[in-house]
Amino acid sequence: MNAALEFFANEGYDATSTSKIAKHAEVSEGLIFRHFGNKKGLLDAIYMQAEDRVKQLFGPILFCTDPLEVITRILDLPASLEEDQYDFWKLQFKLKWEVEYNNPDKMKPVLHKLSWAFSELGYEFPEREAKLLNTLLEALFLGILREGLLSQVDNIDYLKIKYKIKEIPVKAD
Amino acid sequence: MNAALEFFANEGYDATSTSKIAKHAEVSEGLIFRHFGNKKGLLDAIYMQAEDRVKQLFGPILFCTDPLEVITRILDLPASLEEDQYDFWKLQFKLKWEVEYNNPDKMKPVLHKLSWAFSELGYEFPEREAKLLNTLLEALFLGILREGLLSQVDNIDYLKIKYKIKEIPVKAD
DNA sequence: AAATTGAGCATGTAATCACTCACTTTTTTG
DNA sequence: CAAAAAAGTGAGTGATTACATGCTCAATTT
Repeated sequence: MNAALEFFANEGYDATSTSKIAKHAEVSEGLIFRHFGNKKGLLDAIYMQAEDRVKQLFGPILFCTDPLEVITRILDLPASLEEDQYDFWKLQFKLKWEVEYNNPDKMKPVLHKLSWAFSELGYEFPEREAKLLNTLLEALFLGILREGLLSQVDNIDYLKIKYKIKEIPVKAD
Repeated sequence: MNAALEFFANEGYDATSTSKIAKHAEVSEGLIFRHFGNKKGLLDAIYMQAEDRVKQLFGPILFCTDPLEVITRILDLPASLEEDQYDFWKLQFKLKWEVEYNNPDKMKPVLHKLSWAFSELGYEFPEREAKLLNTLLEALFLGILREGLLSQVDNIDYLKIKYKIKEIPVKAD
């Protein structure tokens, strides 16, 4: 599964042959089919980890009682991704194009929590603000996965200023 | 090229065989290789249209002299996409994962114009605001291409309110 | 009228694909 | 410890792949 993930994420599912995966994992090709039935079964097995990983990432935030901390921690998430997890998330984002693997509901609890946070903070349109930030969050993830963490630090910093998490620096840009 | 675009965008480059393209285009398979050399040549020929299309989309905005109009028109872009162009942009976004086809510089003129607009409007950090909106813009495009126009109208509307383009509605959500 | 071109075709081919199957080895368990 | 179950193997298989070859034919150009 690790070998498959690496190839699926970086070269694409269709461009990766099962023999390549087997060689890289140092097992026989037949073993893949014994365990996962077929090639798609292997992909699905990897995809299934997504739910757990999302919970692992966002879970702690759902218990925050301080609305400003919720937003801070959400904004810190993209940068907190370990590089050894990039492949996994890359694959998830690539798969989003297939209806079968695109599940916006996965973010619903986060959306709800954000909505609550903005409401607590007295925003006029908390739900709208939540959805907007959620949309933006996805773009931040994408940016980091494609172009590295550095490409998004200023966006994240600026967002923290806008949400009054960070002090406005003395000198403007 | 049209047949190829349709398949490349919806089923993926690697999942699309040249024979399939030829059949759908009602030409012989050999013709593809006469014209484009190899399969990748066909992909490149499609990709090359991107520069033109980007210019076509963003070009007029670069000549706007009213900063608020610049922002308005930028925000209206994602929704202005004709559905028959979806495939093309889908493919572009999918290709962005490959370094070879990921060219952030394409948006530079837009970024510069946005920066100017926010500066004119007296924003404290016009460049940061421009980059943030640009990042967000990509997410809006992605959302529409994957989940349809409806999935993003409220984000766009809300952005217009935030940028003081649209009146704040009487009733909050 | 001869020569050249480019669009188009049918057929062929070596390589690769996902997947199968008969088999052996390792682990679990009563 | 033996039987059963699970893990693992690797040489196949037919189908499909990108691409090559040699050809026709109508429209231009010389």
